[in-house]
Amino acid sequence: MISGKFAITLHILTLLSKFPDDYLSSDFIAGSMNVHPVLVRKEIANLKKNHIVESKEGKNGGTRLLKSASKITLDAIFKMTFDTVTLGFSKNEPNPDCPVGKQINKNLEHLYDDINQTISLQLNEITLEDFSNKF
Amino acid sequence: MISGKFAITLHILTLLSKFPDDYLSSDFIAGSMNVHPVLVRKEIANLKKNHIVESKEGKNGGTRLLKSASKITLDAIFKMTFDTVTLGFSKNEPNPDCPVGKQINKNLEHLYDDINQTISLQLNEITLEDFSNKF
DNA sequence: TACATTTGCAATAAATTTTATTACAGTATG
DNA sequence: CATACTGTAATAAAATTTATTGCAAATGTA
Repeated sequence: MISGKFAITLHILTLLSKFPDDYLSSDFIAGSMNVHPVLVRKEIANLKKNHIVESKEGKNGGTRLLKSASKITLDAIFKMTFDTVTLGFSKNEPNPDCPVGKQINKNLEHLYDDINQTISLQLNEITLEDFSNKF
Repeated sequence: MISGKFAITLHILTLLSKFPDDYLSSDFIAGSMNVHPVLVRKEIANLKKNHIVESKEGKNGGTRLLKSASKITLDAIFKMTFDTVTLGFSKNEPNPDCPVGKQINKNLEHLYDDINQTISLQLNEITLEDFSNKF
């Protein structure tokens, strides 16, 4: 199921890209998106794990980009949020005695894999800089 | 947010395509997917609205395809389930005083529109028959 | 050094969304 | 006319996402 992780992460990064030299606090970022600062810090933790941003603790602390916005693709962000586009699965174990039930999830998975690959190709052509320039 | 509508609908249609001459009951279909019959009937109601299937009430009733599986594309099914692929929006009204907050949803929407168009093109090439033949 | 500000993180609560269940009226079949 | 279905609405339960609270640790500044 798709949560707001991608959107939140992209919002964070867009803000950071607008102030590449400043450390922005999670409170400031959360204020722009009207979301809880703890949620912002959670996504930032994920960005740090991926070496996209760095943060500084303590007074006047915050977070800033580690990489140039022109070097970060939306596909990379997509992959970092661990979101995978699916159109849903049979979540209850389907009936293994039914030829369709037995294989439905495997076949859906193949279909969604193909879709994800296409999306990745598309998102790979768009950099954070491109996106940020729309603002 | 993406629910299981597409997957459920595709499962229903795959089953129907396997028995094109029979009326399958919602109980039978629900049994294959291990899901509640009422949920199946809800999705079937949607399929009927779109003239993809017809049902017969009463004893020995059920549902069957109205169109050949080779004439139904996965894109049509995708569109019928009203699912749109998104990677999430800022669901709380973002801060209108922030240049990023003010425009983020509009820009995400454009991005997702593009993605959906690509997915549609891809799903348009696959028929229910193609999908069904994998089983 | 003491204080204010900020991150980091875990635990819990609230809200939202999805799915299941219940109930019952209506319809065809044998 | 009894049985086996669909159709639909209302409610409940489950799952997921988002918000909140609480506090430790770090850091700049007076």
